[in-house]
Amino acid sequence: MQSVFDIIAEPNRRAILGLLVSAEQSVGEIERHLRIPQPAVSKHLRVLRDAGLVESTVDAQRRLYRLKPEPLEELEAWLAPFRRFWSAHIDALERHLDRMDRPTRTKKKPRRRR
Amino acid sequence: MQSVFDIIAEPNRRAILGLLVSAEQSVGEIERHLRIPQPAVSKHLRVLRDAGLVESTVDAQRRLYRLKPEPLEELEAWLAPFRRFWSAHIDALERHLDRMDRPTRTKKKPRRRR
DNA sequence: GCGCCATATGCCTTGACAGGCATATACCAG
DNA sequence: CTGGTATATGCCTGTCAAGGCATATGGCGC
Repeated sequence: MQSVFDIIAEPNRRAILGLLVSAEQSVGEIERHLRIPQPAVSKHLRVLRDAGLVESTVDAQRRLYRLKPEPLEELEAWLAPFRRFWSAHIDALERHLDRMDRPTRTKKKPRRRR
Repeated sequence: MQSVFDIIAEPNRRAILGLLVSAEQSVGEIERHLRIPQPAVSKHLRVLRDAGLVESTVDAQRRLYRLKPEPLEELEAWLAPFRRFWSAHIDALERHLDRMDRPTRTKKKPRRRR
């Protein structure tokens, strides 16, 4: 359970991240929204925190979790080379591949993002 | 093992897909490039094919596998909502969230529920 | 036909991990 | 302090998938 790919393979964890996109949430709120038993929520949050995908601040007895999506950039980066395949015409993808599956070797210069 | 998230959780499968980005490959070529035992390669390719991520054509005794990245769009779509977070300033992410994530949120007031 | 090459599949073992449940910790109000 | 609330953790169990290995399938050349 190291890579972000393993982390987001779990549907409940994806749901939690999805919830946190709009706003930070307490454990109880997550529990109620997703109808996941509280220990399970805490465990998933533990995994997400260890992976740096969320962080928590203390609010009385509650812990408020918020998104820290930087690790998802690894996913973004991995996905990038594939994006050019469907970016144009998805329906024509197959014949497109048949036709030119490897003459257009465009430069692989990694985009520097800021 | 249905969702594309599970499929790409496996490092060898990601490597295979990465190989196929540049050109179609036979099983043997994949085996040699990635140094994965042949049965393992075939099994991963089976999973990828069932998920619609690759397709194969017959070339004599060989099977040439090529990429069919449409299912990765699901990944792309899931990732989209998070992209806005890091697209601007990752370093300023935290204060950004602090500022506008939740206007209605009570700061330290212990909310009694029910 | 026979052997050879390339790929697929079946069986088995092992390890990881999610879920359930009980319990621990921590904090608050009175 | 007491009781109640919020969250975390530990243990156990079932499941499921990856890896290893042997073997099956199928096309090729002779």
